[in-house]
Amino acid sequence: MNDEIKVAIIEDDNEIRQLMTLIIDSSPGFSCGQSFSSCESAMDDLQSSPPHVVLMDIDLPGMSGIEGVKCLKEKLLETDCLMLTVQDDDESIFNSICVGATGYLLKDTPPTEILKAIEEVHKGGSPMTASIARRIVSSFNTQKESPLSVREQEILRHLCDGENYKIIAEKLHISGHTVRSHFKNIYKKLHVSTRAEAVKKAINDKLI
Amino acid sequence: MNDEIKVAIIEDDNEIRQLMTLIIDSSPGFSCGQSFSSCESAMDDLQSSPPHVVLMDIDLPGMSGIEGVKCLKEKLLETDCLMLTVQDDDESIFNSICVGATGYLLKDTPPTEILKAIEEVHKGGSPMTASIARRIVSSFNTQKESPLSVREQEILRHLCDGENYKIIAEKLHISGHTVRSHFKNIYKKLHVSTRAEAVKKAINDKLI
DNA sequence: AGGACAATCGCCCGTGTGCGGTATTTTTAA
DNA sequence: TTAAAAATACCGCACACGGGCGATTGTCCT
Repeated sequence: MNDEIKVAIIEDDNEIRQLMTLIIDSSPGFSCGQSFSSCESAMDDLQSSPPHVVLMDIDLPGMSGIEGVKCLKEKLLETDCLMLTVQDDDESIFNSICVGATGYLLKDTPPTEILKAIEEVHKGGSPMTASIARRIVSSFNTQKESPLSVREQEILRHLCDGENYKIIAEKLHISGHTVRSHFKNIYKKLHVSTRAEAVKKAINDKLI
Repeated sequence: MNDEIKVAIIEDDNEIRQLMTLIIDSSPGFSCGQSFSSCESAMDDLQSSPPHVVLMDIDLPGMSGIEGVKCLKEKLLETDCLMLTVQDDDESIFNSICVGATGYLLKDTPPTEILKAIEEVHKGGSPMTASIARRIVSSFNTQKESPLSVREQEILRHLCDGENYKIIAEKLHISGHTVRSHFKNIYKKLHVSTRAEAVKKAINDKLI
């Protein structure tokens, strides 16, 4: 059987693309059968012969690498996309992983590290640089103290479940009037005026 | 000056705790000045003498490691918390990073890897095992096609902003009745019956 | 040619909701 | 200890909302 990891590369810089192709092909366990200078030119080929891993640049002529990943993942669920780019802004990073990229490397990564990353992504990991990992992890950290009291947060949780005054009142063993009062205070504190806005704010600010 | 990384460990298993303390202390560049068998017993000490990195178990007597991280980060913003645990369920992982953990290792990680992780977390990274990295990255991936039509998604976005029928109708140049029809269809497709639930579902399922 | 679905518009009905107040008790903080 | 905030409770009003049911015009797929 063939254990080689089939890699494809999409990169508009001829030098880099050819160099990476060479490095991959000359490394045991890897083969780079497909290389393209744009997403548009890659789509058909990749779909008819899916690689295991796609190395994707972001700044490309025509369709961006991020759009490219999005298109690709709609067709090839099994193929892992590993971004390899100079862009290290939050927007590029988060957009990439949101559309389905499973790893994110910067172009200053040494070739041996890139090969290791290809292997890792193929084994089910998500290789990325240390600072990018930190930024992703930090995006989960929501250690902001809520402006709401404990009771109000409790009410808010029920509010988010779409329960009406009566139901909430019954569940919390208080009167509907009280629930309404809490709602008013919550609205004031969150600077909103409807349930929908309150839910949105609650979820986005991770108050629940 | 002293470049040593000051490490603290909170771990209820005496053997593991002593072993890790020994390993850390005997490694150049590291020192383990503080070790505790519970979060409660650690808090005062850690606050009066903050370490650079805390190795935190999750399954502890009394306060869990996750609660421990939460408490700790409220006081010590600068201290990095690195989870070291047997728990590899999604809930433990995501709760940990949500309360402020910056790394997540499993207990079968070899000691040399743990030391490397301590170093990495101290340098601003977020070390974790490959499969955990993948799970975190995957949680961003929202490549599910919406059951809603384009128009309905547009309506939904306005719905999430808490706009009422009239406002939405005006903005989209359609009648309020039409907006209501769309609402009904959206509710049916999302299996909800109120705006609040619709907003919640929309955000959680990243339909907007 | 026919079915499925999207987008548009319409009506009735009951009630949940938001907004304006006021007020008491308990808990927390200064 | 005293003031502030939180939690509790109540009233009335206008209308926005959700449920039910129906209709017309397109498009798309088969």
